[in-house]
Amino acid sequence: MQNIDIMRRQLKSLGAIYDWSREVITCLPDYYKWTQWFFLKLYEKELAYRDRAPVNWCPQCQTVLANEQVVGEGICERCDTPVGRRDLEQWFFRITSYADELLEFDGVDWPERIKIMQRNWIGKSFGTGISFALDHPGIEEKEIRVFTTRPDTTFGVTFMVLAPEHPLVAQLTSPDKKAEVEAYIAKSQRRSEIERLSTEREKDGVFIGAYVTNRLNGEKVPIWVADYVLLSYGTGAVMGVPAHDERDFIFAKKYDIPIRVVIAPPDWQGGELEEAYIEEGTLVNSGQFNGLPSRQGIEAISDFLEEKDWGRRTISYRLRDWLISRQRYWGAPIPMIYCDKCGIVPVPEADLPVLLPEDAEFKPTGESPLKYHEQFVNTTCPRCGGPGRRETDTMDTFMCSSWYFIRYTSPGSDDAPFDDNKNKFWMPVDLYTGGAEHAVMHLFYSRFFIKALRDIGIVDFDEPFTRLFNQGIIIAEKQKMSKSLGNVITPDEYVAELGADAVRAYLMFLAPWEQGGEWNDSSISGISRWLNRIWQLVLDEYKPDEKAAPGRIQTEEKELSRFTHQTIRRVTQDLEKLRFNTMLSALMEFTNYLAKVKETAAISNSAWQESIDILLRLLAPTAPHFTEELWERTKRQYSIHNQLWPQWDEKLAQDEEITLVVQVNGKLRDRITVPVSITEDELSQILQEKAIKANAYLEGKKIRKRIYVPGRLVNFVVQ
RNA sequence: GCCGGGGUGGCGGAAUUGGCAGACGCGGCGGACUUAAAAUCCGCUGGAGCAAUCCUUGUGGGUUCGAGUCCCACCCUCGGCACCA
Repeated sequence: MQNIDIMRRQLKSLGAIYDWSREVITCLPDYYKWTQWFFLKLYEKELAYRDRAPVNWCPQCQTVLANEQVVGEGICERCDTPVGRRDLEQWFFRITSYADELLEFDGVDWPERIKIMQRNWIGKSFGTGISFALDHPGIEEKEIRVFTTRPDTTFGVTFMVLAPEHPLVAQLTSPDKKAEVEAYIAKSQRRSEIERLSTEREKDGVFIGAYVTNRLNGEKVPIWVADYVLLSYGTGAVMGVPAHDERDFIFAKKYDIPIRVVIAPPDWQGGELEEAYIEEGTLVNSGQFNGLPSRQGIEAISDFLEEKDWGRRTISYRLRDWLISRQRYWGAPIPMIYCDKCGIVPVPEADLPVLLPEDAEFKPTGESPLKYHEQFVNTTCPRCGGPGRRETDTMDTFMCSSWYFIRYTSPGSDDAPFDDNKNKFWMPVDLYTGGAEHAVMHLFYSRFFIKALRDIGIVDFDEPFTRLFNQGIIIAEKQKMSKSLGNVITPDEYVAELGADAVRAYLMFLAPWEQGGEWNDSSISGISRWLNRIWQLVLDEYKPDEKAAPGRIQTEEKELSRFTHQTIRRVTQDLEKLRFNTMLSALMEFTNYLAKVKETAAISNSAWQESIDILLRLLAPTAPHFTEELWERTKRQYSIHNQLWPQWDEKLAQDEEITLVVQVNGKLRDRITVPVSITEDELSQILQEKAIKANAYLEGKKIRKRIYVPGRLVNFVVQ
């Protein structure tokens, strides 16, 4: 709660405008009660289930992690510790049921790269499941299924590989190979995640002394076990086609397994391959399919397999279900009770929230601290009234963050997670700014969560965040700011020294908002200077030059009006696109212009006041305190933040004269000032008279072509 | 390896999508004010050259009257994924 106080204070000190009456604290029972309630809803809908599976284990955090929370080469997203594997029974959400819908981004305006990251994460691939016949005494299983995206290479299968964890390995291993196979499995289990994930590592494996039959050609092929095959993808078994798969090729070379070409490269003479040929080609050595291009081969062989019932077209996803159990203390307890008689029983809604006890003991046991909290664990079964044990794991905190934005619509609601009408009024979120690092975590889970709630009938929209914008990160001393590096720049000291508005404006100015940038002390002083200049500009009295001729005044005012309207246009458009850096450049240019205007003083006082008025209003979102102060000191009506945003008039913003570039053979030779509305005929006249420099280049040359781009340039092509 | 973003002055970065490259700001240089310094203000500031002029957007080709922008090849860099069958 202390860190919340600090954050709150910093946000306020920066002048961030939030409706604090809507503040939501996800770790308090009035909130997590509803997180638990959602869990029950998902459970009812069979979107939450319990299963035993090999899961990611962080030894530092002493908890399991979802796949999305293991980053880089097997590193815990939270504490940077290498992650291991454990076989545990855990709670999962069926996010895979939504894989196809999550691939669609209809009606949302999101950065392309985030969409791509999510699509890659889901990893949809089309292929064929193929059954290889198994005839092994004493084993009921009569087939081993594999998944392949290249069924056209099936005649090239010369071995089969099972993942070390594959359930059939133990049963199929022949007695004489038993010791060797077990040793191999033990060795691969000892391998760290990093080692196992490394693509550089040499592929190794062991023949288990058993065979399957490739039904397409009736050949018996040996079964191997190798840890380059993953149990978690496809079926945990892979057909080895060394001629047309890089990994299989290396593996076959190492163990002298035959390599049979079945996809002929374009100019292939029948010789041995130097490396796996994974491109398209023509089918050879493939029985009745010989001569087909591989693309057609895929379809023909798949059709044939389906006809014979030896296989089926299949779609495979890389995405795994979302593991939400955590052995952490924080996080909402999973509202489930285990009863010896009734099994797994959900906590009745009326009994929510299941409170997190505040006196749990922390022991580095690798199990939830709640497990040793007798009062918490022991309860009665809601179904039979007998003794029951509570689930002691807590929920992934990403679950809390999957719906907090809905809670903002009605933070006090205590008979429902939110007020339905308010939800309908506010949701979905119009613009969501957040870091790209959440691409396949928070931003992904929230999409799933909303879709699930929609199907349960709790919300009526499909996507949580209509527009997404990723802000960049600010780096200091060439490194990302982090507490462990001790290079965190807190806004506090700068706010104290230069003011919140200077800090805000600096952060907006230093680089495109989505890019972030490097904090630089000397650059911020430029912003500070600029604000000081505005201060003088606004508060030092404007004294119109009484000797100025009326014609002069008219011209100057017209110029000023044009510049003003152009500025309003630039600032407004940049603001909509969240291009704050160029928005501020526009305001700086406007300030510089106004400084010159003030110097010459050839405009009326009312025109001057009007310009100041617009400058302040355009600057108000950037520098809210500063502009309010100037607004008040110049006796304007409180508050600047209640004023209308300035509107621009296209006609007034229109330039009357432009600089036209004169090129000869594409090289800049002259510039002339011409009226905007100039016609090509008029231009020819003017070119003769005015483009003196350019004409020197045209002297004695034959003009082959003249290219005129209205409003931009004329280019003479000579000789 | 695959996917995506990017490479522009001493620095952060602009450039209406093929049309004046370097807006705006920082830094630097020169000047004014000051006994002096700071602050402030004014001027200059991509490179070479006394100059006319020439060169210049990672490198090399190409398309075009014209390329930072489009196409091809390559190099570097940042982010994501990575034995996904």
